[in-house]
Amino acid sequence: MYVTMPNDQSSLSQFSATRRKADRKLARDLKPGGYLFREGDEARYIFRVLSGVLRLTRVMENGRRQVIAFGYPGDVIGFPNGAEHHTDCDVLTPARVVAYRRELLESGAGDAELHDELLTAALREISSMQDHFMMLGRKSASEKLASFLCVLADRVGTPLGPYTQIALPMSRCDIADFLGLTTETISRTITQLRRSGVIALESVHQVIILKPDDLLTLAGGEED
Amino acid sequence: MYVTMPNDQSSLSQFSATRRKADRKLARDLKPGGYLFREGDEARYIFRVLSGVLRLTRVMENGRRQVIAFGYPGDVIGFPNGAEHHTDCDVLTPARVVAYRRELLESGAGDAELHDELLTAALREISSMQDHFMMLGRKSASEKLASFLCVLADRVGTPLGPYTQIALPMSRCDIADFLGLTTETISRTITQLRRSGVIALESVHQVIILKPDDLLTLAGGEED
DNA sequence: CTGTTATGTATCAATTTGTAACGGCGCGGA
DNA sequence: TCCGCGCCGTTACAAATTGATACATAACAG
Repeated sequence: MYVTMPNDQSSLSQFSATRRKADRKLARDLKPGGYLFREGDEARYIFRVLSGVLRLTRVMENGRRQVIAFGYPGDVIGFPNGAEHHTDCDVLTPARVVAYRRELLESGAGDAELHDELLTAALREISSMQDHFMMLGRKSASEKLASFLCVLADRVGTPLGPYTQIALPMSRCDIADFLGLTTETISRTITQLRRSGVIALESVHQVIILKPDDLLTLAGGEED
Repeated sequence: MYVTMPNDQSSLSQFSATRRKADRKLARDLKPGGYLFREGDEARYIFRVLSGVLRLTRVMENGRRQVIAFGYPGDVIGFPNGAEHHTDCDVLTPARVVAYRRELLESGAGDAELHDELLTAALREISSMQDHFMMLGRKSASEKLASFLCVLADRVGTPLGPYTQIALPMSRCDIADFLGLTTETISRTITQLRRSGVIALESVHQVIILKPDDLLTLAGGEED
């Protein structure tokens, strides 16, 4: 059974209260194992995650897969480039999203506030993707995993302290494909972190941070 | 001496003719070795490259560097997220850019057409960064380099045929930091491509494609 | 309960990196 | 002008990291 992320609403503060209220009626519920869109689907909507976790992936013809991002509450997913989606968006946990017509981003379509929120989300997306470049290109396996855990904690709004718990709704393979590693390396590295007492596993999908400072150190510095 | 990219105007077609004419008066000339902005600078403008090549980098506190992107004619650089730039933008070749106030993207500020062009550029940027994720996370050194050459050729509008020449205005180190490799690996891989007769070097910064089909094969498939 | 999938572990192989050395080229100063 | 210096690029070899393979174990669904 999937574990629900704590503090699912933490990142929604960037959206106005009236927006959140209006969205509630338009919200769409998604089941784990389902999907929001697939590569090649017509990109008619942009989605905002209200709760739950989604996964955005791209697959090469030879089968190699790259997880582009995980969609957490507050994230906006499905920015269009051309007529079709170029990624798959799958549902990892029970989730709820709001769908906005792409015209709301492209022309405003009468709702200036929402237009602005979607635009800001797109710019934030660019910035966070730049962070991820550093992760993929210039960090070792252990740095990647440590960074990943830190980013996840930050993303769900959980302060990094001793005994902080972090849910991992995604599989080891998802983590590997997100970090540009193999599942074996993920396993190995998690074991290293466990043996060195930096983390413990409550369950396979629930990590306990034992030494937050060590984890941050292992994560390697951010941009200077 | 830097080599000028062929077909510098190739990608400008996505911007309207009237725009290009208006921009000419606002254009700013840049010298190699100079820069457009640095991390921490206030992000007041968004830039569009008219000619020349720029380099967008992010540096970690431990000195590790990631080249986020190379800015070629038609590219838009400096999308803001928050008040400050989070990257350095340096000038690789004599270049010309136009600066737009960030309000033009954020509110339109009266110019709907430009607003739309900048927004489209942002969405295109997200998509191309997703491509690059695949490159960084799931391709081998030789695949990365082959892909890089193909993308460069495509970017400047040069069709990939026998004896096609591609200018490399950036250093080996820049290429390495872009692809998540080391300069030595870049050198070694270029040598491999040369020895196998796929490419030749007109000069250090000028590649000749001898076997375009082999290069495309080596580049590995795109997303399926 | 049982077949199936996911995860962990160990071993070995492959790729990539690190280190060092060398040559070439441009630049500035003597 | 010539020389020396430093940066860039290349190469060879050793070392480290990561990947591949195989298998055991655990979790899960029917």
